[in-house]
Amino acid sequence: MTELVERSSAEVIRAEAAKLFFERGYDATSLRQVAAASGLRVGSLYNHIDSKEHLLLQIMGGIMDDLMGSIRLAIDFDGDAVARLRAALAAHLKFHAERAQEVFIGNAELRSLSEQARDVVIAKRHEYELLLQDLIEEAGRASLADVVDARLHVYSFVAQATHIAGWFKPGGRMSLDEIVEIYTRLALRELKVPEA
Amino acid sequence: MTELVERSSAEVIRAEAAKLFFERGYDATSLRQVAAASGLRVGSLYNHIDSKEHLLLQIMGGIMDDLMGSIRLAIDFDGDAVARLRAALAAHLKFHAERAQEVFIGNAELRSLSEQARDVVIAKRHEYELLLQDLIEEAGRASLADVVDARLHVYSFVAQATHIAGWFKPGGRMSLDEIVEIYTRLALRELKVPEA
DNA sequence: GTCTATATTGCGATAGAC
DNA sequence: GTCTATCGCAATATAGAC
Repeated sequence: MTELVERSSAEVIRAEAAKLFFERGYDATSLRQVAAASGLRVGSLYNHIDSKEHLLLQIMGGIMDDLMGSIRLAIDFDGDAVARLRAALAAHLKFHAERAQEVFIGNAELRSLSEQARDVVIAKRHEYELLLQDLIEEAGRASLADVVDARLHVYSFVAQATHIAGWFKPGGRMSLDEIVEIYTRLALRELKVPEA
Repeated sequence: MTELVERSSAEVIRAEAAKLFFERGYDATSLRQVAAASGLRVGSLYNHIDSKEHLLLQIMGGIMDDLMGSIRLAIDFDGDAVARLRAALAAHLKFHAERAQEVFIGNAELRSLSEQARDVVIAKRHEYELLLQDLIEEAGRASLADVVDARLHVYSFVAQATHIAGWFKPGGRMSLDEIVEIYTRLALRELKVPEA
């Protein structure tokens, strides 16, 4: 059964803007193009957004909130440190691939935000990285992982997922599940966690 | 002894433009700003560049050529596959950190190029990735490495170096050499190469 | 090579009618 | 909420004097 869900204008605008920002970049995208893609004229946009920059901030803040929620959910079970880390990595990688466009914007367009708006996004990002770092350190303390430097391990995991967001497209050489499986293995190898 | 080397206007313009493109993005940087940073007025720029886009292409093409040259040089010695891979990784990581700004531009501003200019850069990038891939496969054939998927290993190495280019600044928590050493170790762990 | 001046275009944002 | 019209500004690129 197909449900027809009415999306609010604000939702449509955010989705179309994200698509355009991904394809052409924030600065290279005009609000006239966003309006056209949303079935509106440029003047009407301002009934739904405060400014072009605020629109970008909503997109970037939203994706970080969703990412954080997705990982928190994934690790919310009883299990040892490695089991939870493995679950976090899988969710982390899957999220970055599935929502590649918004993730890419979140990384490429940080410079396009004013300093205060950028600080909001960076704070969310830092919170997320600490969550991963805790899992790594926990695995290290339990002697389940050989931690070289927790912070750099986090960076490595973030780097891999971010990179995937730049090239992943459904229907490629590998399925999403295969990619997630392989990258999770590589990540755990970096920690010298014995393969299952 | 300090040598005063006269740089050509074209060189100054490229260097200043790279700095500005890194800080603010290509689209957000005006040629007036590039001119001012180069000690010129905007009209005079056109005695040295064809167009703003061509200036970007020169920067992006140049960094790829330099990267390729640097890695070719690093692996040009007699040694087994792992020794050469290790040398390639160290050069790869060091280059990305030392020339972080241009590397960052090379990744963030691909979208800002026209399709034909983009193809030029992508071809160079592909050639570079094949070079790394060959080293990995060679190590695998020699049973010196446990290769999961050569292409994804390359992506993983590229991802790590690219990510470093986004945050590395001299004078941070770790020296460049320490960072290179750790990341090289992590990379070789992904291939299950025994640590030296 | 440098400069000033300008042509042309498109931008974000707003005003005000409906 | 939608629209049309427009303001004020800044962009790339060019022309032509020196």
